[in-house]
Amino acid sequence: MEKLMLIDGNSIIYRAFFAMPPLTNSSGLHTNAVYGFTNMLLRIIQEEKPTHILVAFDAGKETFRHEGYQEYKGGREKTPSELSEQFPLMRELLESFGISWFELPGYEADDIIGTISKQGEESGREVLVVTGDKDMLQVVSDKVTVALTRKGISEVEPYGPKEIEEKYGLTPQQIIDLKGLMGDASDNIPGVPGIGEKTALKLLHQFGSVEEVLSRTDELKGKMKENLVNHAEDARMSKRLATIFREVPVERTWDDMVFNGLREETAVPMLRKLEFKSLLERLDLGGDTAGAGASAEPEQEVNVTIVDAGNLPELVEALPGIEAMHVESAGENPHHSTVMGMVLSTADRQFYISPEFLKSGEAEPVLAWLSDPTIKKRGYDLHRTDLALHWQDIPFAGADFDIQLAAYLLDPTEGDQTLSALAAKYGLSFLASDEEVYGKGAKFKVPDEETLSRHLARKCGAIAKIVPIQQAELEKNEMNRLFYELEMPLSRILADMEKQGVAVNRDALIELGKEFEAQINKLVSQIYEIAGQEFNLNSPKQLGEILFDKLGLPVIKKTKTGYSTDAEVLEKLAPYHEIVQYILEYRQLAKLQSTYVEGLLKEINVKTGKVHTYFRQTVAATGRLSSQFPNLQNIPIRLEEGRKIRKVFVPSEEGWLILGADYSQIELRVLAHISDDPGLKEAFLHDMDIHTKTAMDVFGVPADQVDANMRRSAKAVNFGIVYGISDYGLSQNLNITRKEAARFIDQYFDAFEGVRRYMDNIVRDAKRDGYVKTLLERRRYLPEINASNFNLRSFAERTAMNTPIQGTAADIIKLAMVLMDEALRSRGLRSRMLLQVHDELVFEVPPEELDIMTKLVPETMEKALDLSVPLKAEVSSGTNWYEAK
DNA sequence: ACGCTCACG
DNA sequence: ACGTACGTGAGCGTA
Repeated sequence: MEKLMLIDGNSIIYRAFFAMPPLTNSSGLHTNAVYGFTNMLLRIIQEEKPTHILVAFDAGKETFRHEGYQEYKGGREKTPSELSEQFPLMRELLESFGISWFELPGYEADDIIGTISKQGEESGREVLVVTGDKDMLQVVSDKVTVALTRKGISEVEPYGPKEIEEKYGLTPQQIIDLKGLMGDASDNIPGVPGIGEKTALKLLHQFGSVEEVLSRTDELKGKMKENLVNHAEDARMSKRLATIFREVPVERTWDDMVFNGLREETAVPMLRKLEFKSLLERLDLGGDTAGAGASAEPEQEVNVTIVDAGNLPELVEALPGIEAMHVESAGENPHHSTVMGMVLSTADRQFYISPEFLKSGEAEPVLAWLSDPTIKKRGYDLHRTDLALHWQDIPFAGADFDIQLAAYLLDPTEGDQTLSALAAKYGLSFLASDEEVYGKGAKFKVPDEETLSRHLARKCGAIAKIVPIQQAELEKNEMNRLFYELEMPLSRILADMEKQGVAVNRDALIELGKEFEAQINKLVSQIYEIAGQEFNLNSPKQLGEILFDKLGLPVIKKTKTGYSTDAEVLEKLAPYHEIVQYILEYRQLAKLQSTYVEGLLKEINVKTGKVHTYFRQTVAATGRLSSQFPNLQNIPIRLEEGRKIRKVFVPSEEGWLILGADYSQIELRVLAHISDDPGLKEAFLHDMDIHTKTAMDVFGVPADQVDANMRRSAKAVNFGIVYGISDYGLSQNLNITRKEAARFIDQYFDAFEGVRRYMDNIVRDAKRDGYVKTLLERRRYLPEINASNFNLRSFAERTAMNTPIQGTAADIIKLAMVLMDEALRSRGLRSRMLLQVHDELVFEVPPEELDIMTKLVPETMEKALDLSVPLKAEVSSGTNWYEAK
């Protein structure tokens, strides 16, 4: 027997919040309401053993009820931030449990539950509604039971028609009439003055309904009659407001709500994150106590054909109708990944193509389909797909919609971007996680072809379902241009850059390593000598013991685990003891040796002799790229010893050159534009030295009186402004007192009023909207912007100030990359774009193209986006990356 | 797996 | 009073 449990999420989480004592995890996150909710959820699952579950939430402030009555729910206390910050957590937790949830703007949780319970009973299923709200009793029937919470949320009391009759002497439908007469203070529903529960019940027992009472007021007398006559309209409206709407356009199917027991793989990490230790123990996860009744395999409908030479014609015939594709590849580094299989999905069936078949020579039609740029492909992480196929010599083109990339734009801070998390987020039927199917780490194992093909078919089906949902969301957020004209095209460009790779002079790198090694050895012996013993210099713990316990140096700073020995501390200790300087030099060289010499050597591809980084397009919250395997965005430059590393990055063809071009002060130029500050704009319109100009305005002196120290301070203030300034942060950076830093900041804002206004406005807007945006409509949500915890809130405020600046700069260089790619193609140039380092692009160019590229690259970068101040890019070239400075 | 340290913009 | 500058990734030691 199927049994559906519908939970009023808002009602339960509110009651849990007020019933539970305050509770936070170690990172200060409030968790008491989530804890209370989870506790009751698990208990009721255990008791009731539902086969289907859905949790409904209210969405947004305005509902259809406000259209007729603006005061609906008026006068309510604002939800405390300690509670509102728990809503996203609750949804995340439900997803991790494999429990479906739903909300829809304009409707309340009540209405969603009313609708689904009606559908449930109409199809003959048993329905249990869990809520703290008595109104819900109106949906009770033979098939629908309402469990009302008692004593906070620790107990529930089930109500069927019989219980309602016993307690009130009413039918479920009459509950609406009851509220029509007595009203509801908490929802600001007026009812009729002077009529409370007792009187209302008496009237209903006599007349049966609000309408009947109102039409027969002549049978009544006294004050009560007067009130009913005068407030007849209030009574009718109250009844309307109290009536649960049971025709909500709910986008959840019966299959979406299937509950197959707690999904331990995701539930356990989530419970750990929340630090719900007692729940973890009580559940005895590993046993089946939490799984309640259902333990059947979650089987989403798939109709998968394993493609072979025999049935290939079926696939060929289906190719025009392919809605989604998925290439499964194993391994973190997409340049060294193994293709496990591929699935193509039409509306009603899937085709699984094994790697063997794909490479067999018989798969020609599939290869033609994959490489045809005019055939639009929809998939998940098509960037990775492109690379995985490339290294199998299979060309790929025509990426049109990448759901991972879309998910990133819709919420760049969402940590779990796995396909199963996305499917859960969109409430699709259960999709097993890769970890469940393959295991992880050493236990990773490719399952049999039947299991694998079905898993991939489900993935592919999920992709096809997610695409239209995301299309609507992108449209709603005005992100179409950002997605289709910037990020999707960029994804292909990045893949091209990565495939191209950067040539590394291996011998020169080894040579450099030998130099470093000699210096390191010398330093190590000197340090051991001075310390009077040998120890592991790489261990902060052992180093701390030597410095502070043995040598008795003063402790400047502590970490969670002991003494801090970072460079900042060591700088301060240097005057006390000669060993410190050696340690600083050792640290510097050891870093170069392990990360850049040894690390880079390991990454040189044996086939190409190059390093092929992987630019991640969906991780940085601000819209920047990141670079991995190896990270080529943090190659040393600030200190000469490290900068030498750049000499080993060379052109891949004889006689070619490396050309680099970087934006000058792009973030401050963006700030000048978005703040519309006259002083800042003027500085850039005249292409002044921005730090000197800042010093002039902050210190109120002419240019010739700005000394090096003033300029240094001004530079630090400019950095601080971009980061979302705080006096503490600036004081740390400049090594001055907080008071002095605060004075600098005041003076800065006095000089640049427009910037002050921007900072105030952006924080205000973020508090109102819950997110901030870049010029190209890239969003970042800031759930903690209204937190009552000072630290969390302050951090969110600085992020609100910084993200539009850093993010717009990221938008701009991405635009420049798309334009540059097009310019190289249209002009038939052989030069190649190799790297992006946030404000810099690196190319390799044949000598005969040096002149044109020296003009073309900065011109293209400067025209990427039209701001109220000019963009400026500076270009240089040389025989290697070091020389291109 | 996590913290510390440090490389970059 | 609160105690952090914004955004990343890699290597190492320790648990």
